[in-house]
Amino acid sequence: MNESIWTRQRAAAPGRETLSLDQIVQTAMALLDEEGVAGLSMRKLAAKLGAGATSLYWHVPTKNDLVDLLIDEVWGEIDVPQPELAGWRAGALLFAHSLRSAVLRHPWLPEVMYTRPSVGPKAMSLGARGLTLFGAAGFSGNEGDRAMSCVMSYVLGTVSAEVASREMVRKSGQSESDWMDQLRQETLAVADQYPEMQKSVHRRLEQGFETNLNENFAYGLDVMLDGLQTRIKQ
Amino acid sequence: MNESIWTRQRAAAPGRETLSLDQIVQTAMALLDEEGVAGLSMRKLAAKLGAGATSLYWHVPTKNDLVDLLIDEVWGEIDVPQPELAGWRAGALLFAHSLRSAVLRHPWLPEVMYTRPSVGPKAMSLGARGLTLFGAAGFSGNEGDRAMSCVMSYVLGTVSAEVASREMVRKSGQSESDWMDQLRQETLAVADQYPEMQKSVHRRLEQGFETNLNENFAYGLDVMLDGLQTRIKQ
DNA sequence: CGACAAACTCGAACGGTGTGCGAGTGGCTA
DNA sequence: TAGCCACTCGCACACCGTTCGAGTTTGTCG
Repeated sequence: MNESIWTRQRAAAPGRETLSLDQIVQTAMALLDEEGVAGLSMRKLAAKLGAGATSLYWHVPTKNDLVDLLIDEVWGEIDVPQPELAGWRAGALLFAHSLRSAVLRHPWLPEVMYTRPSVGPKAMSLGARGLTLFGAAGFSGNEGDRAMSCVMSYVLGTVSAEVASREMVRKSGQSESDWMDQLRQETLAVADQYPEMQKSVHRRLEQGFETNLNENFAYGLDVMLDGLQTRIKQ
Repeated sequence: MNESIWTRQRAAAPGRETLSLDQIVQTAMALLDEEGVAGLSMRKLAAKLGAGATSLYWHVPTKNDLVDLLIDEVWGEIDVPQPELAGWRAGALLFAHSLRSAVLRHPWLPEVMYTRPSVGPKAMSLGARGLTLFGAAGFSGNEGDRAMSCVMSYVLGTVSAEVASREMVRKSGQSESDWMDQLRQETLAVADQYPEMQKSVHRRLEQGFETNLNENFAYGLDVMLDGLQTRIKQ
């Protein structure tokens, strides 16, 4: 197996001032957070660093590898409380909310997450801390893997959809309420033969954008944790 | 509001044989299923249709709109049983499995799904049928929306990750077991300070690729449905 | 029949993309 | 002073989505 992005190390920089991988990752993160996936190009990134585009390729083999680094960076932002500090359920709740807010901070994640494997060191650390938490709750071995992975899948699934709808209104350049008015009309135009959907859209609009997203997330999370609770063997 | 992809209709074709939207959608779907998102370009698609690249633009305003059409097509493939035929739980199970296998048939979905809003007619129909199912189970109004959406989020989250790992091995060109051997080594190289993760990876490898994915999916789905069951008001 | 509009097709071109190549440059060590 | 290594970067290639405007076929109306 060749050196991978995770293990490779370039020799220490000499006296001269040069680009560094850290610097590249940090700037790319900023660019991505501001402009989204479409806004990250090697040329733009290099320009923001005051460098030539192809200079980046000395530090990073490929744009995809750079993205892998950025994804791993996000995994590093996520809290998993130690089980002694909160109960397992409070811990899982905290973990889930931390995961959600990390994704909301980096809304480009869902777009790339499912394209690349997550085997970086920070993903590993996250996994280990998660397994410890669920392990302490009584999920051991396979059960621990499954318990953690179903919570993560739920959170990532929900928040990916959440990000999509948030990005929708952001890109429209309208206010939330203007955009929701427009959505209502568009939906009704398509869904006029589905009264169920009309009512559903109407309900969501009545509740308010933010409230609906929050409660939606909390509801499913609670459901999942309830389901897990009954599976704990004392 | 302008005519959208969903509502626009071009006048009927004259006697001459021409490209049709149906034909385009169908061919694009095949291309996407075979080669993934990266393999779908307007030029390639046109070539496969024996047409000039820019001819497509008479039928479709933009590549993004074409993708919207394709996504909606997938939503149309999903079964939601009528509640009278199975109980709600069997119905939800069937719905979830149907959703999973549709995504597995179209593994490019997760990559694009979260980029575009899903407001096409087939998405609407799916939503309506889902709400009927969960409605019959006793989830009405807001509860129905939430119940359905948390099941969908779980399924899409899980299966998106599943697709990512399946694509990984497919692209590596190795057999599943060869690839898993390699994964083990890579993981261990990164995770040597996380014994929890080492054991977890080891467990997953022991179980076999397919089995692990299936059981993982089933486990979380069962957890979620258990949690929902306790919320049904009689 | 001829004229005209509508329904399509499509080649050329624009401004972008990721990246390979090979020449160049600065600093350290011997 | 010579030479090597770390690093930068302009050029070029093969793609991409999309615009433009000119071209061709068809049906319709006078």
